[in-house]
This record gives sequence, structure tokens and C-alpha cells, in this order.
Amino acid sequence: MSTIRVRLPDGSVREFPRGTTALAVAEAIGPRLAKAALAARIDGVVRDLTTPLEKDCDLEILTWEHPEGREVYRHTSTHVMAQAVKRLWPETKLTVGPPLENGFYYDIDTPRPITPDDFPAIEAEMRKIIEEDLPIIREEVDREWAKRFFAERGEDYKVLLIDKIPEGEPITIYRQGEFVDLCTGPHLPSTGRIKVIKLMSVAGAYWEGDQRNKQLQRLYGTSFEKQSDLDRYLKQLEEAKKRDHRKLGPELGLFTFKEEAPGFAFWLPKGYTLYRILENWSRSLQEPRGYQEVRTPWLYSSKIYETSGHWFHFRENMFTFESESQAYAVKPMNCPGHCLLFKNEVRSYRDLPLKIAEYGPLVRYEPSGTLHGLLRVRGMHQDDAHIFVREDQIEEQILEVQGIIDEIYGALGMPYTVKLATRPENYMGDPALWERAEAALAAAMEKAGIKYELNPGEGAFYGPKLEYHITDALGRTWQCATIQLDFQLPQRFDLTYVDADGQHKRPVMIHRAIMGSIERFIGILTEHFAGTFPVWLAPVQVRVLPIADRHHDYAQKILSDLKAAGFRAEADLRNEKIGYKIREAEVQKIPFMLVVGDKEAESGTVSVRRRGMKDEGSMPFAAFLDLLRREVAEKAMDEAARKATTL
RNA sequence: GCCGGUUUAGCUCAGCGGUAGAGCAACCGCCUUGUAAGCGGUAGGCCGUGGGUUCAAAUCCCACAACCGGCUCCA
Repeated sequence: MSTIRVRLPDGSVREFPRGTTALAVAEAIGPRLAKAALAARIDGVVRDLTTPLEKDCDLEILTWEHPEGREVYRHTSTHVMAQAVKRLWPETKLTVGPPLENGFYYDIDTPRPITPDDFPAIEAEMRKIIEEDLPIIREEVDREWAKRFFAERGEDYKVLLIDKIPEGEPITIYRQGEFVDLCTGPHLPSTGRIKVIKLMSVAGAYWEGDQRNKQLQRLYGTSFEKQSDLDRYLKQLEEAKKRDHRKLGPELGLFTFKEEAPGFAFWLPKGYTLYRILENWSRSLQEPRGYQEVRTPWLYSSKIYETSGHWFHFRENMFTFESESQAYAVKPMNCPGHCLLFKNEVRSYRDLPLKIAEYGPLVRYEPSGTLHGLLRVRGMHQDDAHIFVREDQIEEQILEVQGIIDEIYGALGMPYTVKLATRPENYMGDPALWERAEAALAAAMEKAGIKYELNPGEGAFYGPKLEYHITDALGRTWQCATIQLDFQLPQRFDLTYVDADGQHKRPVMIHRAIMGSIERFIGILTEHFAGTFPVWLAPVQVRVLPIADRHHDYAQKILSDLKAAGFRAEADLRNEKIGYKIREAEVQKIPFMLVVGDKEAESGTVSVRRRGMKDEGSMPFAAFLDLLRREVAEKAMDEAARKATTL
């Protein structure tokens, strides 16, 4: 039979001579499709456009509109980049170069470090390679031949990579001009198909991601079909930069960092207001559920961490020192202290579940290179709690915590997904207990009707954990809330309670945090809302703007009434035009501006303007207070906040 | 911690061997102001810190620190 039947995505079936390439099929369908074609999905597998079709199949032509099409485009782009680098520095050794969501990178071992100053030369060479429109040819080769081939070319890493390919799998190489790379593909038909390229940055990266291995140069780039798409992407990056909490925090007077205390935030009055709102919100959800808040020491003898196991597992990450020949550490987490509190009294089964909450300071040594604004700090405070339970209470307690999580993330409009992190390599304790703990967490999620993924080997050393990954306005995910089940610390601290039968029994410990580090949480919220906090969170809710000096008395009266009603307000009494005052309030993202002049002072009204909106006209001051009360009580999201969180 | 980069006025940045500059903010005047920047003036800097090269260093070299982009790590 010399023809084959090809079924297209719309269900239609067309016949072609056997051996017709996917690209030829695209051409037969239409010249525009052929021009846009980047790759082909043949019976569900993404392949080169140049792949000959040998039998009846399903065929989909992939273009820029398909994520897989973009991936192929970026994958070829990274080959072009590698080729350019090899032309400029032939001694360069290649390792791996995958596509990314918005670009690509290649990890290379270069004779000297690449710097951004080299980018223009590399980009120019890339454009030349694109200009040359080199055909890209796939070849399946013999394993030994490939090893010899790459060894001769000095591509030592490629030889190592070949050894990692499982026996029996085909070894494929791709050629474009003088450049040959070990690669599974697929790729574009020729280098000329790439239109717009740009190198983005260069960074260090370890071979195989292992710190003990040699550090390579990771060269990042991106590519698009249209210049306008690149421009839009660069603009997006600019926008993201504008809502960077490290920029917004100081601008909005929330917090600042100083060289004298790396990794610690200075909370400015407005930021600390926000901080206290979040902390008190947490209290208001926990106290009715029977949590008891404590404050425990922040400096401990190393002995307590030897007991807990942290000394062995995390000594390198604690600030430790010696005093009177005794080793001490600044508290990096609350659990050991809470274990001591549990032991402070004889506990009855009637005391369980015992919920101990603490918002105290924690200090962890984070290596200097890892610090990142509020998102990675050395000094922090968690909305932390430990729940001591009987084994039969585990499920109900996890479900209760689940309720708090839903309330908090629901109010903030942040969806989450759950992962169950299981026993890591450096685990402590009896594997049988681990299995029970993992099963208990899984059962609780089943009961709550929440789907979860497994995150194998990512649990804490003392127990498995449920990780809540929340998604922010920019679509990034953050792990904030966590529920961890721990059979180990109760054992190591020899915690017991007296059960109904008079026997001493071992409690189980649930470690849980919902916002996680409040510092980090504020960093995330700042970027999520782009600083446009909804009125119930905003450090300043209202700013009163008098038109002229003669309205200052009325403005002051409005201000003091707002404060008396429990709102966070300020007045702008500077000698400036109203437009100027409004601009400043807008820049500070204050939810409500109250303009007051002759008309308002006479009639006891205020002229209301919401941030991001126009003048909304005047209303009696009492009516405005009602409006404000309602929006705060409802945790309402105003138009500007909604806009900031929906991109 | 590792690789690369950056560090000049409160902020954003220019200056890149020859006596420190701009805009915005701040302060002081004038204007008494009606919904996103009124006008004029004043003041402000051991050019991240410490060494070195040079007749001369913000500028060149070295070390350290902080920060930025990544990597590794994250109880």
C-alpha cells in the first residue's frame, strides 16, 4: 500500500503517499498553516515537522499557539545560542539546555565566565546563524559511536549524559551546520525559523544540580516569533518589578532593610500596622477554637536541640554561640519549647487536644546568598501552633485547621493546592510510625474532600506534612500553610498524658502554621495586591484632604471622628492644591480620599473619592462611616484591589 | 555558601584619571487653591568600607560588606 490515512484534529481524514512529512501535510492543508508550523503531534507524540509519516496516524500541526510549539521553538533557540557560544569560544563544553515557560537556558562550561558584556557578540552570532538558515537534521546513532564522537570533540558532559540514557533507548543527535548536539528533540526544520531572540541573564548553576559538582555558567535567553511579543514580555517583567515588595515596601512606608542587620526587616509604623492586623486576625480565628497563646524563650541550651534532633539535622542553620562553656542557640522554631510546656504539668486525656500557639521571634541562619527581601529572612515570626492529641483525634483536628486555612485564603482570594510530603531520606524514627502518620494525613484530606498530590521524600525529618501551595495574582505559587504530623518529638521528649484507664500514654503532635512566616506572608500579599491592600488590610484606610487652610478645622474634626470610630486615618494639611494631594494619596494607594471644602464644611458632608476611581460625589459623613464599617466587616475587595489581583 | 553583576544626595540616575551633577522628594517663600504633579528659592554627598597604584582616584587594582540575577539549601 503506498498511501496512508492521516486524521486531523477536526476529525477529517486525508490520504497521502507513505513517507510524506508532517510539514508536507501542513502545506497541503494551507500555506498559512505551513508557515506557522513549528512541530507536529503524531499519535500524541510531539515530533519534528520533517518526520516522515509511515503509517495511518492522528496528526496535529503545532504552532506558536500551542505550548508544545513554543517549547520546540525555544528548544531550537537554545541550540542556536549554544552554537553561537561554541563559535565564539570553541573550548566551551555543553551540558543541557532545556526550554522554559518564557524562554530557555543552556548550562555550559566556559574557559572564562560569560558576562552581560558578552551578550551583544553572542546575540550577533545567533542572528548570523538564523540568517544562514541551517537545516536541522535528526539522526539516530549508535551508542558507542556517539560516545566516541562527543569524546573526540571534547564534550565530556555529553559522554556522561549518554551513559545515563537507559540501554535500549535510541540515541539521537541533531545537526545544524557545523554544530552537533546530543538531544532528544524535537526541533524546528531550520535555524531560519527563529525570528526574535534576546539574551536575558547569566548565572551559576551546578552540574546535575549538586553543590559538590563543578559550577557551570547558565545562560538564559528568550525568543519569540514577533518583536511585539518580546516587547510585551519585557513590559510584563517591568510590571512585575513595579510590584516587587522590596520596592513597594519602602515606598509605601511598610518596612525597610539595613546593611547593619541583613535578613531582618525593620517594620515601619504602617507596615507594623498591617503586621498586627494579620496577627490579630489569626488570634481571632484561633482563640474561639481553644488555642492558648504563649511566649517561650528565644535562647536555649543546645541540649534541647540534641533532644529534639534539630542539633543533628539543622545545627548548621542555627545561630549558635558559647557562654560560660555552654553551647547555646537562638530559637529557630517553637516545637521543642512547646514540648517542655506540655511536660510542665501532668496532662490528662481531658486536656487533649491541647493547642499551644505562639507568634514569637524565630532566627535561622540562612546563607547570605539566599536572602531575598521578606521572602527569605533570618528573623521572622510564624503564626505557629502545636496541637497535642490522642491518635483518634488527629483527623478532627486536621479538619479544624483546614477550616482556618479556608477562611484565611478564601478572604484573600488566593486559591491553593495541597501536597502530601512523605518520608525523606534523613528521616528519624520508626518507618511503621511514618506510614501511620502519612495514612492519617491522607485520610483527613479524603474526609475533607480535598484532592492532593504526593511530594515524595519532601517531609520534615520528624514527620510527613501537608503543604498548601497558594497561587498569587501573578500566577506564582508559594508554600505557606503546612500541617505536619509528628510521632517523634513526643517520644524524644517523653511526653505522656494520663488516659481514662489511668495508664500513661503518648500523645501525637500536630505542627501547623497557616500564614507561615508573617514577614514572608506580607511580602507575598504586597506583591499579590501590588500594594493596593483592600480597605480592611490597608494601613491607612482614609485620608482627609482639605481644599484650603480655612477647611483645616473641619478636616481635623472628620479625622478625629474617624479615629474615634476605630478607623486608620490621616489628614493632608499641607499647603498644596487638591490635585496634588490626590495624586500623593493615589500613589500611596490609600483606599478612600475625603475631599472637604466650603460645601462639605457647611453641610456636614464629605466628598468621597476611591483610589483608582473618579470623584463619587458627596455624602453625609455619618453615611460614609456606615459604608466604611460595612466594607471592613465584609472584608470587601474594592475595584482597585480587584484590578490588582486579576491580571 | 557558590557563580556573575551592582553600590554616587531620601528616591531614580548621569559623570568613568584632573576641584562632585540633574529630576523628584525635603525645607523656605508666593499663590488660598474643588478631584492625579502651580511658581520661585534654599539646603543636602569621606561617590558602600578598608587597603593599594598614581603628581592626582567616584573613576584603575585587591580585599571585605550589603544588595540584585541565578544555583544549592529551607525544621
